[in-house]
Amino acid sequence: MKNTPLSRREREKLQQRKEILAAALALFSEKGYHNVPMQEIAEAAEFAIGTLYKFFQNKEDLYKALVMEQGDRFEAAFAAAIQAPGDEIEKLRNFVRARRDMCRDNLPFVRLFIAESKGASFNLKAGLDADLREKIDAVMEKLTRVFESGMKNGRFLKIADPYSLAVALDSVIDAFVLLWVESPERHPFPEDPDAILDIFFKGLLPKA
Amino acid sequence: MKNTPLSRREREKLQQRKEILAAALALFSEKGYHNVPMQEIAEAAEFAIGTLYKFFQNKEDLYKALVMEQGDRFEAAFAAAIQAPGDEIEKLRNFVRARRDMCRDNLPFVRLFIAESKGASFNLKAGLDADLREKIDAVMEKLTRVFESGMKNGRFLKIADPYSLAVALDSVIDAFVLLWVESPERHPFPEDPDAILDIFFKGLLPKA
DNA sequence: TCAAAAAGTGACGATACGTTCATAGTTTCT
DNA sequence: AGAAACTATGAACGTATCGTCACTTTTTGA
Repeated sequence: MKNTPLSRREREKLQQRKEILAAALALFSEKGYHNVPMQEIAEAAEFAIGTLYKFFQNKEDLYKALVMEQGDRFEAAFAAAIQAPGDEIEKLRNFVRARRDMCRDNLPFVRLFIAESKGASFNLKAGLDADLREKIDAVMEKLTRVFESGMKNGRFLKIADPYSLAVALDSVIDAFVLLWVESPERHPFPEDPDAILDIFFKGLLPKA
Repeated sequence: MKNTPLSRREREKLQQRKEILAAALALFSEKGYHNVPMQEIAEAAEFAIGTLYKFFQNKEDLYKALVMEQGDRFEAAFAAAIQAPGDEIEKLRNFVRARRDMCRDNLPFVRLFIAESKGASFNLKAGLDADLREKIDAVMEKLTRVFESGMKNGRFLKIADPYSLAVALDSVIDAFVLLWVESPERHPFPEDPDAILDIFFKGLLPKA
């Protein structure tokens, strides 16, 4: 954890690394891991193949670095949203907004992320999966606690256990993101977070 | 649509085809499309490679046949559940139950199906994706109509538009299925459909 | 300025996999 | 029984792509 003892060269290399990852992200998100040869990434990043192997041990390593680093950004953004000051309802709103904003600004990665976090876990070796899961679980954990404390202080009714609610909310947001990714005009992501949250806040059945 | 003018040989071939697809399903669901060579499928099905190519034009064709035929079964089961007699609430319960049952009895395919229907659309050529989407959309359409009619006849409150509710319910069930697939002991799929439906039926917020 | 070190290059070797097809085996029919 | 028709086989071929490494170019620092 040193502050900034970075030589010019070191900064340059970091920048190059970033550019490789950016090129790779664009390609992977468009065609999928298996349909992008290293050659193509090299060309897109304007490097020779050999150079990529100076930065990453192999193709999988490159992919993993890409997913993990973007995953970190997403986890951080979501965690910050949940932990921002406000009551439980506001925290949930912040979370929905954070999801919307991150998705808006990182569409290419969102496609990869969804593909990666959902079922297709055999796409790649086990390592990635486990590490990524950890990040997702960390966010889920925080969400669970929001529901929990909301129930404790009477702001929420105990209609289901907090973890189930967290999973449910997360999956519903995912679904809306997916709709939006597939056709932004037909299914715009709602501006007002309550458009989604009301599904959970308000009951479908008239009270007995 | 002839009845049963099937020669013995024809029945045999159909059976062989089924066995190839079964072997392929087991392998694909475990390792993913790209990590299963035709050779391996052939061995598992106890045929020579060349024989597989008598049944399917190529690997992708085999995979597509597999996914589509299983997809048909799932679509039929879900459609039947939704359209079984009963009020809207019962229809939703039937749908949740159908999902649970199909998943219980077809775990290997469920993994594939989730991977395929969610983001990883670049796993394969466009054709599959579109055809599978159609089936999913058909079910979604039916679900939407359940919410719609429930709102019309006052059984449901209009807390969100019917399509959004259909998408939301579907994604929540998906999420629970995923949890269950990953660790059946830690996250058993709830026996009582209302354990899931209550998230939608009951409101999280105390009525104002 | 120049030599040593670092960085960048891309043709090439190795491997893995999809698909073909000439051949061998089996069934059917006369 | 024997020939014709049909079916199954798997070695071999072509292609694609990963990752290496001997070499060239650039940078560094004395």
